Amino acid sequence: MTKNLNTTLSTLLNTFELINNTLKNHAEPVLSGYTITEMHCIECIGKIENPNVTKISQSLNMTRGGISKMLKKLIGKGTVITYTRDENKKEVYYTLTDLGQAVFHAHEKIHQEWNSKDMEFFKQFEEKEIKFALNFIQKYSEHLKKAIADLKKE
Amino acid sequence: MTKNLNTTLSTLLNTFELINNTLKNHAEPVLSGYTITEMHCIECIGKIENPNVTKISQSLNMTRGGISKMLKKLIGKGTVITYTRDENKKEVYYTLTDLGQAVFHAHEKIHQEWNSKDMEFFKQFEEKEIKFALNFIQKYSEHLKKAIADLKKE
DNA sequence: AAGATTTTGTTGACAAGTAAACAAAAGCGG
DNA sequence: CCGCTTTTGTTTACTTGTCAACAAAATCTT
Repeated sequence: MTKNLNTTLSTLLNTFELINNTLKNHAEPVLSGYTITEMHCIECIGKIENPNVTKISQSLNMTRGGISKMLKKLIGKGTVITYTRDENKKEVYYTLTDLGQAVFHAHEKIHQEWNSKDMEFFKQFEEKEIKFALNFIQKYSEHLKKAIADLKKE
Repeated sequence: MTKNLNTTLSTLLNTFELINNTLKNHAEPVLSGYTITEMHCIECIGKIENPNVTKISQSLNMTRGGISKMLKKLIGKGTVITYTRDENKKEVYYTLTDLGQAVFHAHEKIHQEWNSKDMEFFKQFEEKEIKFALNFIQKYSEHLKKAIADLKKE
């Protein structure tokens, strides 16, 4: 029983990995021209307040160097532009251009489509069941995060 | 409610991504010298019958080219060796050396440690609940795989 | 058996991201 | 205010893995 549980969880993990890889390599079909990471970056800039390289890198779990390079490309594509604030002459902030906004919303739309596909799937369960699953997954997620944090300490 | 569900699932997905990245970059702490992908490859060779580049690449969702290069490295490290069979002069098969076997078992051990950590976590739930979660996650995993397959077709 | 097609493994050019070193600016303690 | 430390962003060298082209072997068709 417990063995089955681990197998199942590992199946799910593999599925997620497959999804990540698929999205990473095939890019968003609707929004060709942007990689999945660039999309995440655009999403980040659209949602975070005064986003800079450091904040974005933390949010996407990437290095500052990696973000720095990506943003350079996005500037080249005309998706984002930089701005500064008088309070700080060192930090560089980013904001979406009109094109960036368009990409952002197109991405949101894709998200919603995925969500509605998921909703279709969830219909087979009762409200109470979904509530339980929600709680279970949330807790398991926290458990994993703790385990990973412990791993990093070692 | 449904909104919460999607948020929760996306949290889980992010956690898995975090785990993958963490493992990929920090490698297995116990088995330094091998990346997580190399470990998967070793695991694969230890479990599959007559493993060759093609089979391994399918199992790890990677390209043949990538596997080919990785195996070259593993040969260099003395972890695996090749063999052929009279039936087929084209295919090249791989097997673990004694060192490879040692790495394989060390990895298995790490797996078990993770599992026992998980078991500790699962104790808070009842048998019936776990059974339901098992079924839910399994079904959701299948649902996602289908969605990804559809995406690839487009 | 011979020719055409597919499968298999390898390679080179490329893309994405890391780690580490660095300069400039900001923050802090006396 | 001045020196020391930290933060921030960039760049360089490197690693990992993809894609696409290729040769050799295997398989299929007739």
